[in-house]
Parts: sequence; structure tokens; C-alpha cells
Amino acid sequence: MIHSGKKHRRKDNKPIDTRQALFDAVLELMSRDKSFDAISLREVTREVGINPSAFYRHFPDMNSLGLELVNLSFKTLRQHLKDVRANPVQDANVVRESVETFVSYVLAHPRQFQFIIRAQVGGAASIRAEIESEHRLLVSELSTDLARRFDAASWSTEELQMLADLMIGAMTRIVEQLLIENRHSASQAALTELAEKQLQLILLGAMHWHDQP
Amino acid sequence: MIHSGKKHRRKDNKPIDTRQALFDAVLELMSRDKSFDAISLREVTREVGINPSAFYRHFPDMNSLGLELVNLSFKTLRQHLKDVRANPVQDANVVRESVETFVSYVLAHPRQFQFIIRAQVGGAASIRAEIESEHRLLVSELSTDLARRFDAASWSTEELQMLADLMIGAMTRIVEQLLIENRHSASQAALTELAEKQLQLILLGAMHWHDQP
DNA sequence: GTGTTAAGTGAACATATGTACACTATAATG
DNA sequence: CATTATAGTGTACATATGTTCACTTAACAC
Repeated sequence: MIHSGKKHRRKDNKPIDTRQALFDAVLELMSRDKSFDAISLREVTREVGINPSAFYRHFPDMNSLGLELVNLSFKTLRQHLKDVRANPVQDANVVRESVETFVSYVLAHPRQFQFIIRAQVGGAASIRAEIESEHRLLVSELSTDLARRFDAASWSTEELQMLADLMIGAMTRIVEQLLIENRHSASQAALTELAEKQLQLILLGAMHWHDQP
Repeated sequence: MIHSGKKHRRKDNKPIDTRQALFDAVLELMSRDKSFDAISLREVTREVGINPSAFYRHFPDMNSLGLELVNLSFKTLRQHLKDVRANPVQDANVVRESVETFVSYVLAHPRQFQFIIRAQVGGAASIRAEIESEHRLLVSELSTDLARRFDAASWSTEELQMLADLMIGAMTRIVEQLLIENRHSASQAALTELAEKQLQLILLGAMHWHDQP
């Protein structure tokens, strides 16, 4: 008999909690100086407090866990960016505002970003590919945003993507330093200011990009 | 008795070769979809073809091997950059020339760069710290270069470092895509052009950085 | 030559890993 | 209430790991 309806769920949603706990365990382990593919299945179940065999009730292997975690992380990130876009900054200093809210968001979800950043270059090809495609999505979204702010006629899609890629790249590196290097608030302020200046410089370049044909 | 002179070496320099072979083995293994801290000591010795115990004749543990590999990789990279600086580009199109020679260099030493990029976020804190300090060195060197090309009076050291960091960051991301994503020459050309445009845009921004006080 | 020292071997160990299988408990469904 | 599918347990096994120790080998210094 094939179940076409909903899956069975406990009253207290225990299975879902365990699933989430497995995600959390991976994030927790990675926040303790480990790359994703150096984390063993048994370590994860140990962290959660379940039997190693129980892992297979939720994922066929660690790689699948990783892939789902990528999607999950990007989904929340994309939702946040959507919210930010929904009420755009009125202030004259758009860059300052944007960078600051983004930095706060990163610092509020450090483990998710740490996971993404490490898995992006660290692990298996399938996971890297997934992150790469999510990254491209972000670039596209930003470039359509930028299209609205710049002279749409003179900027080609490729140029806009080049610009968006540069901006996201700069922010990615800021995030890396924010999370991996050191976490005292002194350097956080410095990094925020660094990000602001770098983005401002990029925008300045963009404003003069089509000065001489 | 303490040896103050040279160490004993075989006629055919075998010990040195083995040491190098251990480095090579790590690079080779990392080029096959693995982060540094997911590589076992036994894997490395297996790749070289020696007994696991023999590893300890050369390094106390994998971490030390990693640290030395970082230094080695950056030493050759820094030497290359020094050579490039020695005969500066005469051409009007400095950016194009610089990017193209750098991309060729990266493609000629893919495994070293792959190692650096992966170890930078992947592994143990000590290795990350070592890469971070080497990175800062590169930024400093570039910023003194830039000081010569820009109006030295109006640019502060911090601003120069901000600019250098942005440029190196952009190139780092290009290297990542060059090595990790895909390696067909079609995308290589596209990435080279992307790098050129991004650097040009950054320089454009830098030229107008002090327009309005 | 003889002795010394560095490099490499082979076997052994305690421990960790992924996965399989039979099992128990429990929540939802009929 | 009886059935059933899901989540989790316990055990087991083959395999992999880091590290140790006693050993062989071979190059160089004398």
C-alpha cells in the first residue's frame, strides 16, 4: 500500500526534533574546528544522544545530511534578504545600513554561515555544487536589484552580474573573517567599517564604469 | 655528541625525496575531493608507498606537515610575485597583463592553490592562523605597491590596505572558481575576463575615492 | 673495515568507523 | 482494541586509524 497522504508523526513531533537535532549537531561540531567531511556519522549521533543505527532513519548517509543542510541554510538566508528587500532603506547612506544589518544577521546565525563557508571549499563535490548554485542565485537576485538603481540602458546583464559577484564576494570574505578569524567585538566593528568602505569603493567604480565609451 | 654540521644524507638524497613525496601525496589526495583534516596519516604514507611508522621520521604529526606545507606554498607564491614585480608591465593595460600572467601561474600550480584555499577555512586553527598571517603579508606587499601608483599624500595606510584587501579578495575568489568549480578552458577565459573587469572597476573606484572630501 | 646514525619495515595494540540485522517501544490508523 | 509503520536500541563485524616498539638496512665518518 502506498501512502499518498501525510507521514506519521508523533504527538510531540519527536522525529522532526531528532532530524533538527542532527542538523544542529553537525553545526555544533563544525563550530569546533572541523570541516564537514572530517565529521563522522557516529560523532553526530553521539552529539545528539542516539544510537548510530538510528541515523539511517533520517538520512541515507552524511552526504545527504550535508546537502539538506545547505538548502536549509540558504533558505533562511534568502528569506532574510527578501525581508530586507521588502522594506528598503530610506536613509541616504544605504551601504552603511545594509552592511550593518547584514553583519548583525551573520553574528546572529554564526554556525549556519560557518557551515556554508567551510563546506563551500571543504567537502564533497555534490555539496560544493549545491552551494555554488545557491551562490549564483544570490548573485542574480542582487543584480536585478542593482539594475533598478543603475541606468538600465547602459548596463548589460553580464556587467550587472560581474558587479553583483564582486559585491557578494567582498561580503563573503568579510563573513569569513567575522566568523573564523576572531570574534572579539573590537574587530567586528573594524570589519564592518572595512566592508562599508569596500562596497562604497565598488559602487564608486560602478558609477564611473560607463564614463568613457 | 651534538651535530653542529650538516645532517647525514644519502647519496641519492632519498630522505629529502621522501619528505617531498609526503607533501606531494597530501596535495594529490586533496585534489581528489578531500579537505586536509579528512586525510589520514596512513592514507598519505600509502600514497607515498612507505610504512605508516616511517611518517614519524619526517613529521611529528599531520598538523606539522600541514603547517610546513603552508609555508612552502606561500614561499613559492611570494617568490613568483616578487619576480613579477621585478620586471613591471610596461603596457598601458596593466590589469589585463597582470591578471593573465597570474591566472597562468595558478593553472600551472593548481594543487598548491587548492591546498591553500581549502586549508584556509577547512582545518585546524593553527593552520588557518598561518595562512591568515601569510595573507596579511600579501596585502601589505600589494598596498606598498599601490602606494607608489597612487597619490601617496591623500591615501592613508589603512585605505591602501582596504584597497589591497579588496583586490586580493577578488582574485582569491577567482582562483577558487578557477580550481574548484570546473576546469574546462572555456570557463577559464570567462573567469580571466571577469577578474579583469572586476579589478578595473575597483581601480576606477579608487581613482575617484578622494573626489569629494 | 667498523661503528654510528637516519630511514624504513613489520607486527601489534587499542580505538574508531560505517553498516547490517534482529529487536523493542510507541504513536497514529483502521 | 488490534494493527502497523516509524524511531530508536543493542549487538556484531569487517575495516581503518594513530602510535608503539623492536628490528633491519644502508650511507657516511673515522
